[in-house]
Amino acid sequence: MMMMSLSSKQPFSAMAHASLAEAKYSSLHSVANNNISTSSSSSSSATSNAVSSSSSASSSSASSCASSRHSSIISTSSEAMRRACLPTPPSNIFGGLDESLLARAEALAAVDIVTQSKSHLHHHHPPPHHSPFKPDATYHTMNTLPCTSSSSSSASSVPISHPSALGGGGGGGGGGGGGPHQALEGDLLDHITPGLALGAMAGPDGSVVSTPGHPAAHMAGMNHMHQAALSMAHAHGLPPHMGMSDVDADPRDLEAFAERFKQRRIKLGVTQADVGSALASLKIPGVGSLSQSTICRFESLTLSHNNMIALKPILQAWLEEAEKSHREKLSKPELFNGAEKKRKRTSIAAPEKRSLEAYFAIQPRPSSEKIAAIAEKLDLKKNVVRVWFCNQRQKQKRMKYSACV
DNA sequence: ATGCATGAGAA
DNA sequence: TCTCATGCATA
Repeated sequence: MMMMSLSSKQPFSAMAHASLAEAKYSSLHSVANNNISTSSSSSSSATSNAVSSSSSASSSSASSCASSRHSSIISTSSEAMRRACLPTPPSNIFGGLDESLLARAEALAAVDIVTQSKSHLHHHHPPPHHSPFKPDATYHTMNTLPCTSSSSSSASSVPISHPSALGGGGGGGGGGGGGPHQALEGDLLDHITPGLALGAMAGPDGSVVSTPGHPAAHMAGMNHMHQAALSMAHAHGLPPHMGMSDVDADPRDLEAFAERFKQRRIKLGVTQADVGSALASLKIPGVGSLSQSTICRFESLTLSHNNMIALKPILQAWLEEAEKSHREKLSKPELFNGAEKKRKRTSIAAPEKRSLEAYFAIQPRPSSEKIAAIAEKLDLKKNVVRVWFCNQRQKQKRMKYSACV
């Protein structure tokens, strides 16, 4: 059918001032989602959500990190700032010698592994499945099947004309990566071993089990709020003092809001998934539904600062509506229905993961060739390795942010 | 709650 | 090709 498919989402873009963009929203939004996507029902399993722990970073004083606020304003610099914020790893070396470095990284990883295994006495293989040698088991159904997924691509694209504002921080690939790092091998090694641990955010947990049976099957990519949209987005509830030029929100406020949001949501007996799908019912221009993941990340402050700012007004609007209807005892009809399409998640085994972490510590932004080399050594698909690095970078940024907060 | 993935947009 | 927002699948 026409094109509606999915995309629906670009959330907030225009709300505030953007005159240009208006058109788009109207077309997109919620409607699209529901229809095509196969959808889902949101099931709701209250369990998981409600329980959750308090994750997030709370506490901490804001001041120290510059990174937290700059976001909207200066896109370019942001990356730099972020970096500044963190204890940057030693850096590079990879320059041209992959081999030696790779070898080192591997060696490190290997050592690590050994150590671990000894300590644990051979106790390590978490997943029932993985084979030690070939961790990579990716089979994306989606890829295989043309049908379902197709939609998102073209359709989804939003007609937005975004102004540009935030661009991405890093300035694209090159930007940040460019700088030549120097090599300190000795140092590196030292840092690496201990330093890599990323687990910062991960909590112990494990307790809750919810199986969301949710159906969701929307196609991937429906909702993105693209950067531009984001920036404008929060114009919504903004602070009295600034217009749209710079929007920044106090991390403290975000944190407080996230916490409050979570508590009130739980009180309403609504799951994160429910919140996400209910957003579409708000009919806010440009705003469609969001996933449980995103709601979860919002509550735990594990989204980027910009993203948090953009989402806040929307979630706030939902919360108000929800509490209002709750009072009235009205229920909102939110439905989706689901269909299926399954994508299989690649699972990178612990040993390979350690190696990747070691490589990452040395060079967070390996070139294509290096990625290929790493992929080959670890016997993983190149794309898997590439994506892993991308995700790792994102994770680091988030960690930095939350740390700053 | 988090890992791996997709896709738009920007370099 | 990267970043960023977001999602599906899963632990």
